[in-house]
Amino acid sequence: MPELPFTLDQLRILKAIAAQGSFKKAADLLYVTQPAVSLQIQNLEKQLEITIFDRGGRKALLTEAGRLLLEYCERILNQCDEACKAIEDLNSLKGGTLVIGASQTTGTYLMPRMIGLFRQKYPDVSVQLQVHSTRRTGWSVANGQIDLAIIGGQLPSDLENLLQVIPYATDELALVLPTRHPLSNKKELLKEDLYKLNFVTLDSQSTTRKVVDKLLQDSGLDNQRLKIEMELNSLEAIKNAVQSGLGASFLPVVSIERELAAGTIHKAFISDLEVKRELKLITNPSRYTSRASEVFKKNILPQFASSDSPLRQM
Amino acid sequence: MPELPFTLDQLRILKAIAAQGSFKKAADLLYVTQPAVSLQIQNLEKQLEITIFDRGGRKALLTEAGRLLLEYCERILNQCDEACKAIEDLNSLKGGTLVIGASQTTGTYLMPRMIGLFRQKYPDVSVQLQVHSTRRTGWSVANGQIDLAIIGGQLPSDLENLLQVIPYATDELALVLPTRHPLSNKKELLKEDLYKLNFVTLDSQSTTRKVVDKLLQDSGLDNQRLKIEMELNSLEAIKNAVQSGLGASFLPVVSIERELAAGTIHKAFISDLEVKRELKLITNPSRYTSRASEVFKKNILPQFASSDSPLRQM
DNA sequence: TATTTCAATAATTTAAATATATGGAGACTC
DNA sequence: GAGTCTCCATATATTTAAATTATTGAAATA
Repeated sequence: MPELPFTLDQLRILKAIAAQGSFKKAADLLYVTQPAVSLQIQNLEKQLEITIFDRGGRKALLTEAGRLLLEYCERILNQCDEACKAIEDLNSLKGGTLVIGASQTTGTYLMPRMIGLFRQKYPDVSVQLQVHSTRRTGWSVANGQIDLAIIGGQLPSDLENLLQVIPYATDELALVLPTRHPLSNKKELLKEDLYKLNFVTLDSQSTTRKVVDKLLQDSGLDNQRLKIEMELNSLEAIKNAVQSGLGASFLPVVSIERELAAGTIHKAFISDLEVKRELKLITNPSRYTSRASEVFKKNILPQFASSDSPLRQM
Repeated sequence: MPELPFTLDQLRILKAIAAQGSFKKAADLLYVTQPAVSLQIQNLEKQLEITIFDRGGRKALLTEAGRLLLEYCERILNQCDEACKAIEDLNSLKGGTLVIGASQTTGTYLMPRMIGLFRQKYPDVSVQLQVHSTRRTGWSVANGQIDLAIIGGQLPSDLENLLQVIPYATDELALVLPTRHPLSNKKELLKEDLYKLNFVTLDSQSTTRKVVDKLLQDSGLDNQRLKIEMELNSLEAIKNAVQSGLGASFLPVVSIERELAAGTIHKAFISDLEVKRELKLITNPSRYTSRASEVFKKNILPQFASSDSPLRQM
């Protein structure tokens, strides 16, 4: 790796002299003394083995080599200025990219609204949303590919204590039925009633599916006795299946707001069962936090967080 | 004028770390100690108010701001390298421009050959030939627009002692006649014979014309008695006029070599008159001398100089 | 000729960058 | 899981570089 034969300060001085036509004026412009200017130019000339200025005449004139160097000098200094501007923009959130991770559910129904709000406030920061499994999202946060993420499942334990996990909101997984289903008339169901239903579920790899299975099991139900009509890998597909009368399902309430309002799907109430999961914000405390990420966490997330989330207090 | 928030050394270090993925390896690469690298990056981060590297993981990873800065960093360092190369080329005569001044005569008949020789040796140095009057050429040398020049006339006295004037060669101004002219049969002419001729001359502003007039006058001739058939402003035009039998003229021998060889023009010999002028090299000793100019003066000019020129001894 | 201006030089001070030495945190080994 | 290794941060000391003040010399101005 070659030594650098000049410094930016020298180039700055060169430019100033060329512009002012005088060592002294350049010195005044740069708020240094004249000898400092003289010495720096002498060093520059020594190191490059060229003569840069013609000191003979009334004003300091550039030699051919000097003109050549000045050309590069201006380009280099311009690049430097540009770099500074770009960095400033990044600091003032006028640039940069925020990478957010999310699960299927939050990524589809929650994040778009949050991102919309963020982009409204900081239109110059581009936002990238990566929808992946809980596990993969966790790893991406761990190695810095994702700035922050909201997950609804359980992280592998090794990641759990590597990352900062903040409770963010409670996501109710509602039992939904076709509107014409016999049980949709009953005001309250009991968990025993679940055995009477045909279920349309997410595939067994899905985090949401695992969460639901675990919650049902924990509440004393026998998952083996639950009838699974079909497994689909998309919430939208399940919603359509339920609306078409193909079966029941546990779905995040955030995903069925529109359908409930339109009355095309029925949300049942089970008096002796609550299927809820914690949505959690995960970040990597041992990694650099971008300004955009900070702002998102401090200003945007709390507006969507449940009242008991620590995010509200921050 | 804004302060520069970083130095080239810092950028060099940044680049090295990014490439090596490690502070230590970067330090080794740059032949400095590891703390030096750490401190410089810390300074850089402080001054730009950003975090550049994520030191958490196994290897030092760039943050978003770091990546942004690196982009500019590489561009800036590339420009620096380019600048160095350009300067080196200039130093080793692989670039640059040599500006040569000349009068009509030398510019037309002498310089092309010299420049040809120079370009053969240094094909990467471009040469610019400026043909102007002696006076204008002198001023251009004085203020540095021309590196060196060869003139055949007399400089204004103020320029004379400002510039370095080196006798270069003697240029004979030969009396030329149409081949069918009655006097072209005589072996020798006397200056009295000039009164019998019709002359085709350069215009009276021309340096060569002035020189000839002065020499004739100094030799005792009465210029008023010389018949001037026409005045033209180009040597080539005069040559054609003479060849066409329109009259006689004094022309530099270098300009009629071809015609003499072809026998299309006659050079007369005047036994009691020598019309010769000194060609002089002029340079500006108080100005920067480019390497190209040096080489031209030391290596090219002597090959064309007369044996008694100081250039031969240099 | 005297005066002013500009750049170079010398000597000193100040500041900055580097090196040496050391400590702590995480990763790899056995 | 204790020991070792590696890597980066920090503290102090040293060296190096750059700036300042003061002075000189040269050229331009009056």
